[in-house]
Amino acid sequence: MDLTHAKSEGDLGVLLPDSAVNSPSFDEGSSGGGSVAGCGSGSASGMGLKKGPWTSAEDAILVEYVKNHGEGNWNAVQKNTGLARCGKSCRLRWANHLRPNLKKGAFSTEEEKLIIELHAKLGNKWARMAAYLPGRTDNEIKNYWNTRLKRCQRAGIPVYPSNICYQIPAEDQHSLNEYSTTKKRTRDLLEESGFFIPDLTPEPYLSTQEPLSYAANLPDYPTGSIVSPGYGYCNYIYSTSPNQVRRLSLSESPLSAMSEPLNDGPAPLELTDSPENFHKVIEFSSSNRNNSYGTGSHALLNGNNNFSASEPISMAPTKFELPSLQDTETDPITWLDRPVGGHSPTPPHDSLYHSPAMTGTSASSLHSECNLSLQNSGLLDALVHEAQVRNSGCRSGSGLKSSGSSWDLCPENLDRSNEYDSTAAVGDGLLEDLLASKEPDGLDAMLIRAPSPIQEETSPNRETPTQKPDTLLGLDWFRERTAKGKHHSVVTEAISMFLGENICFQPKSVNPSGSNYAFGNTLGLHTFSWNNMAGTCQTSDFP
DNA sequence: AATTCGGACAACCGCTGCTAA
DNA sequence: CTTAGCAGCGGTTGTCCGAAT
Repeated sequence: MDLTHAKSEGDLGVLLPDSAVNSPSFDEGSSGGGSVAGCGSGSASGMGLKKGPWTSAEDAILVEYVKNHGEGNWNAVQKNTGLARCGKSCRLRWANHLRPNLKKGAFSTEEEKLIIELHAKLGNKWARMAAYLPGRTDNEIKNYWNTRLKRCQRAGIPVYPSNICYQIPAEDQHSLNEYSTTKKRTRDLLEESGFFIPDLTPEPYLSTQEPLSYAANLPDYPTGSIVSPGYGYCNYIYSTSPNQVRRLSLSESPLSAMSEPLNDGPAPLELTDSPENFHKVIEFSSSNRNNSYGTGSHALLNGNNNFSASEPISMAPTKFELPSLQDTETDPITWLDRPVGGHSPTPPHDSLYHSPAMTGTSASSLHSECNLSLQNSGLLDALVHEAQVRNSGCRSGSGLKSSGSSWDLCPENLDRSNEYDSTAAVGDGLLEDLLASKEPDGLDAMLIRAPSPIQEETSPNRETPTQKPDTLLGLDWFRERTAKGKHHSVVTEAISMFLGENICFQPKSVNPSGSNYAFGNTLGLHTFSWNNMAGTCQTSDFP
């Protein structure tokens, strides 16, 4: 139980503050700016507080205190018990090691799967993930994930199997349900906060049949993962973490995001801001198709890409309105509970976050949103969409599983919102039907009716490249060239390089109905299951 | 046997959000 | 409304240990 290092275990002399002060592990407050163990800056109680591993005696003191006073008010621990630990440290120790019902030991296979599932859904929201794993702490999960990440990086494989989300075993579903009822649902929290949480692809998440496309479901988009060697193309390109949404919602103008990079990061698509780099991405993607690993991870950046998931994505796509599928705050279980067509009663604060299927919006406002959205969102949505549209005619039954939600913002299409409500409808076959219809223009008609500004000012001919959503891209690189009067074919050309011709679409059905439209497939990335996910979840499989 | 390397784990640190004064 | 304190979260670092070389 007590995981304190043996070295510390024997060091009971530090139990009492007096002796503890003499311990070399004490923070004298002289280094690191005087803040003790990250505890309250300038706190008087921080003087002479101990750092480092906890001893069993310290644990006993803390346990006794919590037993008598309950959790919380951690700063009072030091005052009341003389324990030379700051409240922060006490809380951490309690939460991670001392509180009852903690499950120790290695993660079970089911837990591992669940973690991956949850990470795919929630990103680096360790605490949230921990809520779904009884007896596990956020720290444990975080450590596990980081270790796994490193392992995958070393092995040159993606951290996600493309279909993990629809392979959650029944017991995990039960677990999810169980926990979702014990906590205030994050969805509710978000909605109360004014976030619109679209009802998107609930089924795929837990269904054993429907794939969940990371393309639109994954929360944080790691810029680096676009080109992270060895991890395949990151096939989800949206940024919808709550923080990001908040940040985005503060943007003054939707267009501002297009004209300048958000935050301090690189310019939008900086990593692929040239045809050469686009091509590299494709090569990278293509090369990774062959190893049966579909996708990269938005978490990969946590590794060696100097990316912090907590940082807002610097790419213009932060303006993506993809609300949703990723819906990072949504309790996965609630997806199952929510009927198709259910909508948040709370109006969104920012139309940018509107779901395409939002109801209760006037046609005019929808149209406005449509234009707005098309103007300002979906840089990569557009890319993806472009690829999907391009390939819709030749590969019925592939692509467009989940990312449609961000595109179909046009009134004409919204008219169908009742049936096409959210991407749940996608999973129900609407898009499949469209694709199966083999109407060359089916997707175009459905998804991109509303002209982008550039479209309007150029040719109305749908057959021209200018009609493509690439006009939404907003890449500096694109802008430069378009501003210089170059034809939009340049843009399309880049898209071709990015998504295009050298990708061989190979629809690969996973579910019996053959409707695996995961975005990975859209990009020609193979689907693979846990069974063929070599070593990504089983340590023993790794070299 | 010694060294190296990677995994696992624990803890620290900085930041953010909430809340009460 | 402002501000300080607190709790919590996520990123990072440090340490230990076992396996491999």
